[in-house]
Amino acid sequence: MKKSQNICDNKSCFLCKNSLKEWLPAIAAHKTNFKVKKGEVIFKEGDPVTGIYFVNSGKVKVYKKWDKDKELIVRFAKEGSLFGHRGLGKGGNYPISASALEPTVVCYVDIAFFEASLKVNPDFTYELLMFLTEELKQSERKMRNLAHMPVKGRVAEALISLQNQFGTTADGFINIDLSRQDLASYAGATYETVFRMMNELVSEKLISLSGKSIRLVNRDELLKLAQDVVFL
Amino acid sequence: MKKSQNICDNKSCFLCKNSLKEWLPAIAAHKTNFKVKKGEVIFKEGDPVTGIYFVNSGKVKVYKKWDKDKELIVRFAKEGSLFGHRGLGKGGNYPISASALEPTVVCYVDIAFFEASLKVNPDFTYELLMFLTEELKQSERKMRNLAHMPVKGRVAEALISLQNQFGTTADGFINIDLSRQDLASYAGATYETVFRMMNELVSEKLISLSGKSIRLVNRDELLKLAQDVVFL
DNA sequence: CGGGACGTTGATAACTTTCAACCGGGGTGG
DNA sequence: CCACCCCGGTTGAAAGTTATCAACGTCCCG
Repeated sequence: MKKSQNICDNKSCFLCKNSLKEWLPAIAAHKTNFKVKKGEVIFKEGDPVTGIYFVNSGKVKVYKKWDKDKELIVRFAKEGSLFGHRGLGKGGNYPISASALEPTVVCYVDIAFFEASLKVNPDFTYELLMFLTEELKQSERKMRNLAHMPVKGRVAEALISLQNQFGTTADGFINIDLSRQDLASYAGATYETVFRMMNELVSEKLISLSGKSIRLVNRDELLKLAQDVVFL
Repeated sequence: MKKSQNICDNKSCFLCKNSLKEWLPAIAAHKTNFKVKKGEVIFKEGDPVTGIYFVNSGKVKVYKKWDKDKELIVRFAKEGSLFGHRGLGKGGNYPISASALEPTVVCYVDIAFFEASLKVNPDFTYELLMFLTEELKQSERKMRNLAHMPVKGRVAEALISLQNQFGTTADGFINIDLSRQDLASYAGATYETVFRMMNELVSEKLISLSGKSIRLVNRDELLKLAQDVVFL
C-alpha cells in the first residue's frame, strides 16, 4: 500500500461522520490514507490487528478464504464504509481478508485510537452498534440461504444485493465491475455453476448481459426467487 | 408465556452484569420474568419488536425458518445470555425466531428501556459491541463453512461448539439434550444426512453415543475435521 | 391400544462440483 | 509486428455429495 496524504474528506468516512466536532482534529491528526491498487490485499486472515479502515474511494471485498483457491465473499465495502472492524474484540487477529476490487483509497486509524474514539463519542459507539446489528442480520440471512436456498436463488439474491449497494449506471447496468469468480464467491458456489444459473436467468428474461455488465430486467421475479419464504 | 416475579438474580443477566450500580434499581423496576415451557416459541420472525430478552435459566434456540418444516439454528442462548437483540436497529420486526429447548425462565425488558440503558451505561454499550463483534465473527465463519465445508465437518464443528458452550456432564457427555432434528438444523443439513455422519464419526471412534447423549472421544481429530484451512 | 414424534435405514433423485477441453482477447517478449 | 501464452470466460460430461422419499421400529403418552 502506498501512503498518501490529504485525500480523505471527513464526510465520506463512518468515523468522521459520527464523531463529535471536537474530536475531528484528533481524527485528522491520527488517520493515514493509503492508495491501494486493484487486486491488492489490504490485510488477510490471521494478520495481527493493528487498526481499522474506511473506504475513501473505490471498492473493497471482504472475504474468508478456504482451500487456497476457494473463498466466500462476506461483504463489499464502498465509499464511506467501515471495514476491518471484525478485528475488534478478543483474538487480536483478523478473522477475514480484505482486498481492493478497483483502485482504492483507504483511510486507516490504529486500533488504540479507534477504541479511544469509542470512549469519547457515545454516538459513534451507538451508530457502530446499529451498523453491526445490520451486518449480523444480513449475515444470518445469508447463512440460512447458504444452508437452504438453491444456487439460482442465491445468485438472484446476490445480484439484487449488488444493485442495492452499488446502484446502476445510466444505461441500467449494476454499477460494479466484478469477475465471475468474485460473483460466484459472493453467491457461495463455483463459478461454473453460477455461470449456468446466469444463463438460465438470461433466457428467462430476468436479467440481461452486456459483456461483463449485468442488468436486472425483471426485479420482481428475481426477488421472488430470492425471497424469504416465511410463514407461520 | 407465564409471567412470574422475582426469579431473576442480577448476576445471571448480561444487562445487570454490565450496568452501573445506580442503574440496577431501574432494571429491577422494569424487567419482567417469564416462565417458558419446553418447545414454546418466545417470538418468531416477523413479530414486531417490543423488547430484549435474557436467559435466566434454561436454554433457548435462536433460528431462522425456511419452508415450514426446515430451519437453520443460528445460535443457542444459555443462562446469562442475551437474545432478541437482532430486533435492534431498523426494521422493527424480529429477523429470527426463538424458542425454549427446555423449561426456561427468561427476563424481558422493553426496547425503550433497553435503549435508555445503552445511553446511560457506556460500559454496557461497549460490552454489547464486543458481544456483537464475536457473534459476527462466528456467524461469518459459519457462513463460510456452510458454503464450502462438507456436512461431516459441519457436524464435527457443531458438536465441538456445543461442548464448548454447554460443557460436559460428569460422565463426559455434552451437557445438552438436543433432538437430532435440532442438531441437523444447527449443522445446516437434513437429519438423515447428519445421522449418517454421526454413524461415521462413531465408527471412526471420534465420538460415542449413549442414547441421545453424545461424547467427544477424539477431540483433536474432530477439530481437524472442522478446522480452518487457512494459509497463504 | 392407538397415535404421534423421533430415530433408523436403504434406495433413488436432484443438485452441485469437479474435471477437462476449448475459445478469444490482451499483453509480452522476440 | 507477430507469435505465444495466460487468463478469464464458456461448455459438456462425469463424479460426488446431499436431499428426498418411503418404510419400518421404538418409545412415550394419552
